[in-house]
Amino acid sequence: MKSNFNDKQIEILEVAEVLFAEKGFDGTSIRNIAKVAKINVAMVSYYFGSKERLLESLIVYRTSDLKNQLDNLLQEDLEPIDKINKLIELYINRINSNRGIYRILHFEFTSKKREQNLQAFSELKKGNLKSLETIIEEGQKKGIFRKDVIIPLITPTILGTFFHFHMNKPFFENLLNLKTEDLYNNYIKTNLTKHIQQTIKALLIYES
Amino acid sequence: MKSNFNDKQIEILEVAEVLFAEKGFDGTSIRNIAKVAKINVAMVSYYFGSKERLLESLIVYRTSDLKNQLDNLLQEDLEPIDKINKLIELYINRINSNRGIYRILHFEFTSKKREQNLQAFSELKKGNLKSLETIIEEGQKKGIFRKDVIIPLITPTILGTFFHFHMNKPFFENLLNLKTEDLYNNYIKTNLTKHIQQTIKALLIYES
DNA sequence: GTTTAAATTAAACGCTTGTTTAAATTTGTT
DNA sequence: AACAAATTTAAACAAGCGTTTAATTTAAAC
Repeated sequence: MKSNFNDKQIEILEVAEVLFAEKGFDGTSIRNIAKVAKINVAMVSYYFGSKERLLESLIVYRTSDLKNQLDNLLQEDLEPIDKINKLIELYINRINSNRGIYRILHFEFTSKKREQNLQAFSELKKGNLKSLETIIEEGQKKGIFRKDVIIPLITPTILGTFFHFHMNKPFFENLLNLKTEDLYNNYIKTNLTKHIQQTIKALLIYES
Repeated sequence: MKSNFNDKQIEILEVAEVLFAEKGFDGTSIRNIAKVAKINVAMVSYYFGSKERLLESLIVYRTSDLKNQLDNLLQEDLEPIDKINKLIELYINRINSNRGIYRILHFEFTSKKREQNLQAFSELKKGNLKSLETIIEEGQKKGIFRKDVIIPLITPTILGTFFHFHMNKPFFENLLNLKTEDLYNNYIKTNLTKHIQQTIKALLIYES
């Protein structure tokens, strides 16, 4: 799939991604972006029209292939619980290696200010939920999963756990002695992912 | 406990809380606050020194009594699982009725920009974690809770689930048909709280 | 009622913001 | 080489920013 953006645009988008993630949309100025990207301030307006539309472009640029990944997972020949585990791993991996944009989505698209641009993002979330539903209902039919779980609340538990951990990065770095970026990333890939998988598995299977 | 802020300051703090929560710290101007609070722009500098210190004051103003509530819970005569359930209820209730400040904490204190002011907030989090640890270790000694859970990751699951739900409010309002503010709040108080309690209980008790 | 301190105001400060303009430069096409 | 289109530039724009100033009003103390 070819991108709709040229090299120059992509350069700007990736600088903007880093800065937006670091300092927020409002906390980042176009001059700031221009300086880091070593371009003239006018280039952002020239290529994207406005700062707001730069943000929109960034989201399109980064979220366009998640749906495919999920569809592929759905069609794999796996037990429901393994599909769930893979889905969790996919989510964490993907968000973790695209931290910038997801942090931006998390931050900017929850305030009332930007509800208009919310449409495309909302559709993405609805699709993701549908995929999760399909897997869980499959497990329920097989009698493996309990039936009194509230499916739409499982995504908040998966993503919320990750985000809350990551949003409090300095705190957990200190608490868990994750002195280097590698140690931190490794902790997410192993311990945090396992914790979330363990949590969701227990929730889906445990009978009180 | 008497507050260190006079009536006028509290008035300003509460307006700032609403606006910061709505539009972020950078997205809110002092003139904005002044207009809503019907005061002169200079009053913020007069009473708080600067915009940054207004934020600090706001956090002190809102988080000063959480520690006491937790200590009281610890000393109640309850089974560990009931303490956990009560702790979850306490968290959700408290955060839900102080949405503004927690949204601000969630948003503003995760960026590297404000790591200096992070100290007091970090101490608060460490204290909360200690309380949770005490309860869980009690349950483990009694043989009720499994011992291979990663305790510091439980808070992210509790709070993360709530936050992720609440940060995607428009999405879930639409998905779950929560047309009024009452319906939304009620859903949090009942279904969401129950989901989190059910999740943590399963995680703590389920044996694979 | 006068004096002193606190609270409030309007105005201005210098600086940064997002965006536009119009000129200069580079690139591609014939 | 000459032309046209696309790109890049520096400069300017009006508007908003956080903060300070100095004058004025209000409140408290005597």
